[in-house]
Amino acid sequence: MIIAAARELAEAEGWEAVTTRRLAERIEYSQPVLYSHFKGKDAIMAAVAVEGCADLAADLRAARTSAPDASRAIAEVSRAYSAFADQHPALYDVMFNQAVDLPFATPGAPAALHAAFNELAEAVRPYAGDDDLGLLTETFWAALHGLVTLMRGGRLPREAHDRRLALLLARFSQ
Amino acid sequence: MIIAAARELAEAEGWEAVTTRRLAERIEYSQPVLYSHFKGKDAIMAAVAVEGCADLAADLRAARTSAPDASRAIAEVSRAYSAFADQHPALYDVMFNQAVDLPFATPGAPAALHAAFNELAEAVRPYAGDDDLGLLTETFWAALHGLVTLMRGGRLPREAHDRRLALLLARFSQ
DNA sequence: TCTCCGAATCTAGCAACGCTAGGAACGAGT
DNA sequence: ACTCGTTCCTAGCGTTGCTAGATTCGGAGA
Repeated sequence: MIIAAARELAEAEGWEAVTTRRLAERIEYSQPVLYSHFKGKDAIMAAVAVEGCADLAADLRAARTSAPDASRAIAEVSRAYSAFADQHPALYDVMFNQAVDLPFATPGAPAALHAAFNELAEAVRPYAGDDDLGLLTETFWAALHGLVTLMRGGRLPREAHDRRLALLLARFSQ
Repeated sequence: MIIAAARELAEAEGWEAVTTRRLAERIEYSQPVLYSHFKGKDAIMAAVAVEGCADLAADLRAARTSAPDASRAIAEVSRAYSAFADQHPALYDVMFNQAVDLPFATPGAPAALHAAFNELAEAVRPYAGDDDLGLLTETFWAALHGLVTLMRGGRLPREAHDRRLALLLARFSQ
């Protein structure tokens, strides 16, 4: 319930609006109750991030499995990734931008995170050739991540996003 | 002087340690003096970011002009970019990660920013082919940015960075 | 039925944050 | 000598994440 409230508040007004006081008010408890369920604000954000990973994984899977061929699959997965970041900026932020202490590139990482990564990997697989699939997927993921974060931070013009994505896909799924 | 102090403090202890009080103490003035020179903390951070852009541009230029051919140039520029992010994490953060209100993808952007982008563009140019150089450079930049930010956030294992970079270069400078 | 204990919750407060209002000190110009 | 504008500081506002101590309340044992 705390997680759901935090997520709603963050998606509606951004993480800077998610204060422990507002969150407590939202769940109709007092502030210290939050600290009896979570170690601190960071832990709450981490929990929201894990939820977000599951959602992202589901989106990516839907995009991949409904594509008719490998070329469309990687394109649709990329589009779905961008769309997720675009439609849930606060969620994306806490998942991949902000510093929350979640184990990531280790076996201890949350299952939802592995699931999302695996969807990317499956989309990339047909184009891996002799390259290491894991590393190539990481690289492709990083490129997607760079595109969406720079765009959201105002560092890249929004209107050319599709064309940049096309260039990336051309280089990665030639 | 304020800018230099802010940069030192940020590079030494990260931006969360840069408070207006500590900054005032560092420059041996009182807090309100900061606000007579800058509109607020964000403006100070933006000024530091502009300084950082100039430094980055210089690093990239040195890397590019000292390379013997196009292939080595783009590789060295990428390496220099990674190294800059690695050696000046706080600086990199305020330049490309945190939300400071600097004009970016517009004519009004600081000259240093254009300079840094142009260095990337010159390195990418030999591989642009029929593609739009600006868009391709943006895409390549985004990929670099994604790699370094995900790595610094602990989302990608550090030790494989060189191999990921090699994969990226293989795809962008085939 | 009465008493006690532990869990859950609240009120109140701490230190630190960004930022600002109001006044004191000081040099330049008349 | 007097005024004025600049420069600076003290003090304080509202907010933040987080915590200590008191309080309430339900179930178990005598």
